[in-house]
Amino acid sequence: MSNAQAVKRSASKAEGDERHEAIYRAVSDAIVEQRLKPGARLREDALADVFGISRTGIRKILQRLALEQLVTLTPRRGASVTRPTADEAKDVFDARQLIECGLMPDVARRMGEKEAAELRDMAKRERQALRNGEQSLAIRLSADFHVRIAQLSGNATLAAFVESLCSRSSLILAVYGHPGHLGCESHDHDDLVGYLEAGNGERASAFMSRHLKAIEASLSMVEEEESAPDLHQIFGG
Amino acid sequence: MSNAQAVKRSASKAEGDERHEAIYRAVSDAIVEQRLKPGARLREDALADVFGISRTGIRKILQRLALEQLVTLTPRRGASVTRPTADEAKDVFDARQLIECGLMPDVARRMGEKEAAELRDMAKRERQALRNGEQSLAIRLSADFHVRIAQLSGNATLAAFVESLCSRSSLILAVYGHPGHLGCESHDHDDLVGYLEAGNGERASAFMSRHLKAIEASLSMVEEEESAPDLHQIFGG
DNA sequence: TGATGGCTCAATGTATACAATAAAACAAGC
DNA sequence: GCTTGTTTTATTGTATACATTGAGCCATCA
Repeated sequence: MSNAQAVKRSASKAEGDERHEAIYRAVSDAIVEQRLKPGARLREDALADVFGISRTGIRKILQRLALEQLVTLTPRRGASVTRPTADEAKDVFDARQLIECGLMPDVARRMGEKEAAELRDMAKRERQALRNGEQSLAIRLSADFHVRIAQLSGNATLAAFVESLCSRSSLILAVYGHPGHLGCESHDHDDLVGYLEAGNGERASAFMSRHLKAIEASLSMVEEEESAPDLHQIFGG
Repeated sequence: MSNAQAVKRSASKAEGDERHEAIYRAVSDAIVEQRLKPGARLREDALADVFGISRTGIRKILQRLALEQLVTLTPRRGASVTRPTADEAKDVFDARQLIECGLMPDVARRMGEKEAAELRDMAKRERQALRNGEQSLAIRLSADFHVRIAQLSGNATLAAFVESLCSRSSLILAVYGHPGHLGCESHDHDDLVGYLEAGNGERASAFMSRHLKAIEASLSMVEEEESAPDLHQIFGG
């Protein structure tokens, strides 16, 4: 069942680089799909065991994930899946507003039939996943949809930013989202493709803005305070 | 003269983390200030010698720089300072247009006397550096100015993006810029602070747009083809 | 019974040793 | 004399061993 086995097997012939890349994506996907929940500890030994490489390679991967803010590296304490704060959540969604909406005119200009069909297919698979209760898959397809659109802008740098922001958004949804309630059968993504295919960048931008605002508004932004130590912080500070 | 010595000395008492951070900044600064030119090879042994730590730490730092696109990591060939392509240059400046201009309204709203004074001081030091012929210092101060403004927006995520983009811009200027001709005594930065302090986000945004366009327009976008192998590529492709 | 002190253990930080590979130097042949 | 094949060397890739440190546990004492 675990795809770690698949990675391990295919690694025997693959070059080291692809192996590392595969492991990186396995961990990254597990985080984005919320199979690894925020706060989960990622021990180097354990990961090294699971994937069949030494801690050296694992550390490299953890550092990369840390730079993308998907895992938090606490000195001498190791790695854990990042638990985004409310402030970070706001930053991420504000950044998505600015970048993704700003990209819409470019995307609309470069959108062709083939691209529109690909996007519609992604949106369709996302809806199917939601209907089938495959939440992990739906989360990942939703993120992929946004990333793919950003890539169609032709700006690889901004697309990479969007990819990072979408990954972090999944984490945010895991912490602050209502379980089961995400996007929920909405046809937002289909509508968006329509505006883009019509070459209407302005309208697509406005729609994307509403779309992102709707997602953000569906979150319940209550920072769960830590279990006990508030007294220490109050008097210590 | 070399600040590597300073890093090495101060490291004896500092904790490992700060040491690594200092080394990272030393290398990063050297790249941004164009003391390490695009294409320069960065051998692990050599860096390990210079900074007095083992290759393990150096590799960590190089990987971080690679994710920021400041160095390029070629498998089995090692690290070298990234030589941006013309396409990448366009992406970077387009991204700066979108993000930095989009940030202006927020910055204008949050700008106070203290912040304005700080920015004016940075702009002043930049002009002085230019007048004194201290090109390296001027480049770095100019990048710092843009980064500081982005930080004033209050969005740490977008500020980090801008920081990365500004570093890459320095690299782009090193490759495609006319030597000696950068910003050149212009008072753009001072003017920008004026608009921001007046709370005029719209005007600041338009001005930033022109400012960035001017920088980009000053570049000569000629991709120097590689020394010999064009024949092979022509017939091989 | 609860808290504090020391002790043990587990997990990370760092360096180094070894293996693999690509570049370079050199030699041989056309 | 230039090209091509081989050997050598230099440099990176990987794993592992050792040092360091934070956390959990237990015993002791109030």
